[in-house]
Amino acid sequence: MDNKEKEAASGPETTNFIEEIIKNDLESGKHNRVLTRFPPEPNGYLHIGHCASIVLNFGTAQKFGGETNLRFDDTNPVTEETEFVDGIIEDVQWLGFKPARILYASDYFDQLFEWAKELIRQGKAYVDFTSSKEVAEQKGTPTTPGVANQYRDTSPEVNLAEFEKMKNGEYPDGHCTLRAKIDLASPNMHMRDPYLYRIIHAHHHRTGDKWCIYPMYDWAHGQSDSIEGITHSVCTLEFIPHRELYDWCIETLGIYPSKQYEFARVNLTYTVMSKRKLKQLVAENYVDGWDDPRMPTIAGMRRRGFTPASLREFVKRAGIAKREKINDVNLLEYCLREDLNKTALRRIAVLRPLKVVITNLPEDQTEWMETENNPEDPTTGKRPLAFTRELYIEQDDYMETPPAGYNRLFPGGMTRLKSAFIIRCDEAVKDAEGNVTELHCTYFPESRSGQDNSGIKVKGVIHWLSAAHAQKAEVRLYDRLFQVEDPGAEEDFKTSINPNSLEIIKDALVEPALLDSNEGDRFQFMRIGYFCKDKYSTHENPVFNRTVTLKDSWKP
RNA sequence: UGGGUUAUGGUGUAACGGUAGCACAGCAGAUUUUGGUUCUGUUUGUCAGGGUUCGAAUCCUUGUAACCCAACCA
Repeated sequence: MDNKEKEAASGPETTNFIEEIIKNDLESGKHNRVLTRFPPEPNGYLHIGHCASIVLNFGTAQKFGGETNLRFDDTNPVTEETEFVDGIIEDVQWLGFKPARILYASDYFDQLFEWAKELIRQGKAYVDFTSSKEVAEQKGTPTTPGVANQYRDTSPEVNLAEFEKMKNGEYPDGHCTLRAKIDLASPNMHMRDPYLYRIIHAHHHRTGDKWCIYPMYDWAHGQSDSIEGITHSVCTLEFIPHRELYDWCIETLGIYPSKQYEFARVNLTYTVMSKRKLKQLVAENYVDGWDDPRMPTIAGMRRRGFTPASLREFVKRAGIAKREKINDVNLLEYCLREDLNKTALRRIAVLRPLKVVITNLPEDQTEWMETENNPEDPTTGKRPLAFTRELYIEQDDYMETPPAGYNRLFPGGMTRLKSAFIIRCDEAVKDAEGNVTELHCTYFPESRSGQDNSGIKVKGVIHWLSAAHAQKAEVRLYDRLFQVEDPGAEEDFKTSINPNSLEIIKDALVEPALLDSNEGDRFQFMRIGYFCKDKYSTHENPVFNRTVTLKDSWKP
């Protein structure tokens, strides 16, 4: 099979510099296996940016026959919670990936503590009682070297004893820290005697009250990778300056040399991705929680109606590289529609109903029609539709004075009702204010869908519902949460929030088949968009979230 | 103004000294009982200057711009 056939079979073959590195490592014999890890901190929910990291780590390992650990970077007990651990595990699985192991950095606290003592014995770490403010000053600036303080030359024996006291809870929070003794003049600020341990008397979600000292990221991450035998440790660009320290810890300890590689995080237009900002949106009630359908969180997108496949495809197409970027949300929506078009069952909903009376159809007559559940997938079969004297159509599908090219109903105009008959609009009934309240139309019995011998040609096709059969439903129309492409770049991102990001339609009408659906079920409402049944649905009041509109190329 | 990283159409991403390609978006058309889908066609690009070379997005050089680093966060 040549390249072209391969592409036709499984989509475009994506490759990136990380895969390139792995491929070379395998070919050169540097590694004979691939083990990656996805290392979230359990202090918030995962978002589409994490999705890129998940797909990169799990997908790439899979591609090379390797595996991936899910490891929680839980070294800061004051911000981390089990609620987030559970949410993250659920999100990873929902995306379609299975961790080889579920691990925690806190699993390694004992080992990390031993290694810290090892460092002290080597004279490469010391307990520092200087205040954080003073330490910051002593570190100097990027252009001026730092200066040592009196604790830098404390003997290993004393340091060992003090470190033990720290661990035993003899000092209050912030009283002292353990610092690596590296290079106060390094141009890399992270090498100027970085903090290794701090005192935090707080309950940890896994280790409880066992510890009152907790390792910093730099002391925990690389060693955790090493302990697990991670071959390729992939993280985002901002960790590039940490790499030197990552390597220093591993080399100094003489342990398995995991290697760190960095890629640019995925950003999306018209949304924010920083955990801090997302948290703020939730805390200040701009949205309905972490899983609000407008949030770029995995939970939010799931509730909105996104499919795991569409998210994976988006990340694949967005690509992996080393430059900062903002991906066009259009690409995400393209991937979504592509998947949903193939899989979502078609249903009829009328969001803003306009009554139509078929004047030449007797009240007691019901014509049964048949319509496809999904024209893209004939195996989904067909379903019946009742055609009766009183119908509802979309208000948008009638215009008193239509512009050129308008294909739908207008006085004297003819249109086909999808899967049913062609009708002609004879009269628009108006109320005292002049609003159109109902349409009187004539149907043409010979134009029955599938066996049309009426000879009438119409361009427009609209959706409709039998008034006697339609059911009430609530429909929530979501739009982008922000009005500018890069709200994160604004002085205050909240000023660019879209005030119309949610419109609730309480009295939409839907076909009866929709009442049997379950939470999370996805549908295409014909000619409108894709919708997903929301968690707030009850049998009496089903709620549907608009996932994304259909593309609409109609221009007057 | 110390160190690090990055510059390819509107957006994102390929091209590894040899025809600047792909996707999304845009535009135009065909098909269509969803103004959807599908299918055609098409506009737009190598950060700038100099150099090496038969040939440079790619190598050298000088600039420019953007981002990251001075948390007891990760």
